[in-house]
Amino acid sequence: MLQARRTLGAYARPAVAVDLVILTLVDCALNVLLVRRGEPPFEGKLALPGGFLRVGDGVEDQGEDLDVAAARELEEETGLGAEDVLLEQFATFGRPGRDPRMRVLSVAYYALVRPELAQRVRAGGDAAATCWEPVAGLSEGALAFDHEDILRVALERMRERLDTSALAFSLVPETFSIPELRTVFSAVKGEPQDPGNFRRKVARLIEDGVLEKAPGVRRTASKPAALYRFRA
Amino acid sequence: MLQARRTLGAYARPAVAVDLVILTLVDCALNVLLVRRGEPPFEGKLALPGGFLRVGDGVEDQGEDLDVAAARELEEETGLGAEDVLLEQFATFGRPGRDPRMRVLSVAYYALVRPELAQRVRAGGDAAATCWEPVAGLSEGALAFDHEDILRVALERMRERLDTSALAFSLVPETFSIPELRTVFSAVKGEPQDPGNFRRKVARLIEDGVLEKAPGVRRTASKPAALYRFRA
DNA sequence: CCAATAGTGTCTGTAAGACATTATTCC
DNA sequence: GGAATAATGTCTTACAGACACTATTGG
Repeated sequence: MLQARRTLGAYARPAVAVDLVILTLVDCALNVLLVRRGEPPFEGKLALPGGFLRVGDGVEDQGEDLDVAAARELEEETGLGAEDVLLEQFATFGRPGRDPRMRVLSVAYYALVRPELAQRVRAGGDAAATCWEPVAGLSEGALAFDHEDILRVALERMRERLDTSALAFSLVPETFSIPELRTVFSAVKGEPQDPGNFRRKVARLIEDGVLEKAPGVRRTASKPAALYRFRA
Repeated sequence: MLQARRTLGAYARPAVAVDLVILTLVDCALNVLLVRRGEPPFEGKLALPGGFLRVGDGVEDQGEDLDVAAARELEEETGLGAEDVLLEQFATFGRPGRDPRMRVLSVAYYALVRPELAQRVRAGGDAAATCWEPVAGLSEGALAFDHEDILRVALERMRERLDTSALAFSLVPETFSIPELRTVFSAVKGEPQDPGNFRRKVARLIEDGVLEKAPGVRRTASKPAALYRFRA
């Protein structure tokens, strides 16, 4: 109590960043948006996009919300608005020494981008150093700071939530075929999904009204597939 | 990039607190450890225990890790060490205005305390204003700041993880009966669990080697129950 | 003995996994 | 026609929920 009063302004404060694990599907593989660092520390290494939280100067203006900061960073890096992208906070990283310059906390979000929007990203990004990289192809030590940890935890959380949330529908086009949705599950879980069994699972979602049929078909190299849409 | 350099020291930083949702089982009901505030803001209201993260002054000393801060707060409030308690970060709260004095981010942890340890808490706590309160009995607006949100999110996360993690074993004694474990599930899920079906679920854990039989029995008002122990 | 509850057994519906089969398109 | 794959069907096993029943203790 008393300690709280002393602490109020006296103690040092950490810098707080918001970092994004922006994911999409490219050729049936999970890709993450990375930025090539142009300055120390970790100059030349790849890093997750992110930036510092804007904090106001006083009582009247306390600055921006965490979710707003995440949406702002997303827009700056990709040109995409939060209405098109699933953006969810999943953990906060604060190990001392994770940034050699100073104490930095990173509030981490994952952002799931539909494949058709992902193509536009390069144009929208402010940095020419921005690129999509396959998650599976990242070698140990390729990322700056503790960003490998952040990426790993993001994927763990997504795997936990894949079957119990609407997360997967944010990685397919607005209208999608069942095989397309299956590639999302295969990519996130890291193992192929049986076509027949997966279809049955989705069929239950349709019966329950979670999905509905959409007009048109998806043309591929073989038999076209019917399209569906996520409801509400 | 350039912006990052400018941000490095120039922008205002938020204060960062670590708040704890410390839970235990009292009479088959989930209870949370709360502190009566003795000063504004929210004077007289109940609040989650917590404190500010210790941040070093420079590059050499960057201060304590988030998990260490959580463990330190736990020890200060309860006298319990982190080795006896399941302590997990679950979310970070940072809405502007959540603390009227200044911008404060709260990194939130839940801490699950075995019932037999919970009894010792009053002695260990540094504040006489510390008390266990039944979660279900908390009326709207009883908690300070946004601590009702924090508590709600903690319970949501725990419900998600109850069936897929070892979380429940941290809310029973080291050796426990199946009915005792059942009360944990009932309390967290908020609905009674069928004794027969629950027993079958636990029987599978025993077959799989997750649990093992422990010596002795738990004596109650009726037929005594066999005891089990969590392995590894 | 009686109340209470630990512990067992049964039945049903649902879902997952493995896998075979048919149907429809592109080339 | 043939390759590819969408779409359907079958069989088995596992698990959840509802519920009846038996066993063993304290009072």
